[in-house]
Amino acid sequence: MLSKKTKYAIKALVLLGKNMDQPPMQIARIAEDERIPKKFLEQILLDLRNAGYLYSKKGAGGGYSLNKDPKDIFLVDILRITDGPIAMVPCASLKFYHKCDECHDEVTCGIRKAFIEVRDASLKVLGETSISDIIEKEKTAIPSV
Amino acid sequence: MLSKKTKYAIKALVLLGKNMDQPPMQIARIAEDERIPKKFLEQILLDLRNAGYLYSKKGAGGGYSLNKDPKDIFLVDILRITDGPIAMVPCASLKFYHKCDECHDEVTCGIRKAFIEVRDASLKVLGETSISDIIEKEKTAIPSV
DNA sequence: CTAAAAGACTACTATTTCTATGTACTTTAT
DNA sequence: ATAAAGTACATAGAAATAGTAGTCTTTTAG
Repeated sequence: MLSKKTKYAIKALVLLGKNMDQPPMQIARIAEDERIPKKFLEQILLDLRNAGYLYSKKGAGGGYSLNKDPKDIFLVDILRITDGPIAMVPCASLKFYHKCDECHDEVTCGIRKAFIEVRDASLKVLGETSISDIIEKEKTAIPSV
Repeated sequence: MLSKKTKYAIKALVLLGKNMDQPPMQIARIAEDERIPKKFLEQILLDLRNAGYLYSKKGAGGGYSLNKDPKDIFLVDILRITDGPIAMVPCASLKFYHKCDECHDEVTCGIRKAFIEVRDASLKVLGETSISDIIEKEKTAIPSV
């Protein structure tokens, strides 16, 4: 399961992505619109800003806006900032690799091999889906046959 | 990330799968072989037994053994017993569905749609990989080119 | 030049989940 | 009868998650 932090991060990015042309949006506004605790959101936006995905402006009339094209912000990037590894076992992680404590022999470990396949499957979708794609998906409701 | 519980569960199942022909194996033995805290493993094996995947026998000469063909025990089954949902958001879960608190409209939610795709990708691998497959994978080490 | 708006930063607290352990009980083989 | 093993339930400790509070800094408007 995603942490709430990550879910909130995605929500904020999607909202900002829909407002690309507008002036920066305030934390308070984002928090209200997306029903996210304001002070918690504050931290999250900071992380995204420090990672280069958001631009922020202080003072009156300030706020947050996207610092990249929503087509260039992928789910995998966000998840790695806010949740860390994509893989389900540390030894199968690309960016957050570390050995499993109890492992006898990582090289032959069948569990590891299986979860590398799982990782690659998730990674494919997460790495191909951008904020822009998510915005597009919102436009088409699930068809009621 | 998988919980340790799930990782231990898979390890135990793989070990028991390798010993299909032998008499039941004791918790203490499994714990030692796989470096799993014994009392913790006890609970885990119980869960797997109650879910029908293991057979247990009390008393002297007792222990645990697989109750199914290792070809018929899939990772997805184990994960659902010990970790619960496969999906990364509750609203995208098949077996553990529930609405996201903060969600405005689930039907159009683009985040949900994206994570349904992620779920399906993971599910494909997890649903196709059996304990038997994992045992097979152990036999072939990663080739050293 | 001051006040207000807004984000930045640091620290703390609360809650939940995960991991593990302890104690007592039941079943079974010898 | 006794010892070997699993069963059941309760609890504790640790770690991660979620959220809050307070103070500082920057910027704009008047």
